[in-house]
Amino acid sequence: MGSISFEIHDHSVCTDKTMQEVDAYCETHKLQFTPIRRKVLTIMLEEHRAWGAYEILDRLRSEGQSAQPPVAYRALEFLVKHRFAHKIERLNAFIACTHPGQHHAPAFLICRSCEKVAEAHTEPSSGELGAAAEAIGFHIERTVIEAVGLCATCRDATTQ
Amino acid sequence: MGSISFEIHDHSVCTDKTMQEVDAYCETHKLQFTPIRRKVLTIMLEEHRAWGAYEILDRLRSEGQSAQPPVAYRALEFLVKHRFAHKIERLNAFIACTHPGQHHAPAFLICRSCEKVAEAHTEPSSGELGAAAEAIGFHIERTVIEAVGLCATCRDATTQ
DNA sequence: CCAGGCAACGTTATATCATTACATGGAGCG
DNA sequence: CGCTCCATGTAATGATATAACGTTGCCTGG
Ligand SMILES: [Zn+2]
Ligand SMILES: [Zn+2]
Ligand SMILES: [Zn+2]
Ligand SMILES: [Zn+2]
Repeated sequence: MGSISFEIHDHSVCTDKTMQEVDAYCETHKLQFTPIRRKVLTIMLEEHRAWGAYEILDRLRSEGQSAQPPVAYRALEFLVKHRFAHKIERLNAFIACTHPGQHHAPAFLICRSCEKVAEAHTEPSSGELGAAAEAIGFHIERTVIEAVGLCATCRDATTQ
Repeated sequence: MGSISFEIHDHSVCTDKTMQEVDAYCETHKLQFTPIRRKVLTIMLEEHRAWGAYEILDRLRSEGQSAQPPVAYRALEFLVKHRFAHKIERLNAFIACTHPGQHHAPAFLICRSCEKVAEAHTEPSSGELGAAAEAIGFHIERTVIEAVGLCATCRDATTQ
């Protein structure tokens, strides 16, 4: 559960833990966690929110990295493919995964006010969507589950 | 439930029923169901699939309608706003609603082979997403629930 | 050593999706 | 009529994403 995303917390723990897990996963699976890929993930780990590809690109540039669009998109493709990051379809943007390497079906809670995003997990075959699919023999391969709304903090702020 | 989307059926019934319901809804709610809006919905009703804005635009042009991008996007904005159509975020494309006017939270089953799309309904507050939201006091305003996979017909075709 | 294969990266150009901004026109109304 | 409102026409631009092709660096079989 990603409730931590909306709360004040020691975020360096999130960052360090993720990088360690990704490092270990790449070691185990013989994946090349190259400097560019590492840099992109590091940028995305700065905050629990979704990052546009061109926003990442700007960051790469500002850090001296040569950066045409494919540079960012290729790094993101790698990160998404191996589940170190996810694409938020609603936002056309990308977010670092909070459970890197684990094969999972993520669901997201997106606060439209503070823009923070929490990652939860689902069991695609269960629930209403799974039931609807089963009823008609539809085979689910990938799910997009995203909720937009207000986090507790932002809701409290607006109702006062 | 939208299982009918993947089956052979008398599709003129879908089209006629939808147009009647939209007509009635607009009458009741004093909405202007203008020729362009009607034309766009008619195009989308041709098939149970998602249509790109520029695809609709091309169709409008081929039918003699002047058509710059805002023409299509404005009609789509109207249709989506009043729940006569939905946007499929995964595809950056739009689909005619099968329950026009009813206030509902749609979910979609998208066949990656035949590209047909079925619309099901969910109760956002229920299920895993609703539980995750409730657990952290997140207030859901809108949900994006989409599944990509293979419909029964396409799956049967590939396993033979 | 060195040729060949391969994966990542550099770079240009282009494709695809969406919006801003401003002008025009017609319906309703005092 | 003069006004407002809403829909539409149109040009320009912005935002997101990919195609295509060349280069580099590493590994490996010969
Ligand atoms: Zn954190
Ligand atoms: Zn918030
Ligand atoms: Zn039909
Ligand atoms: Zn199919």
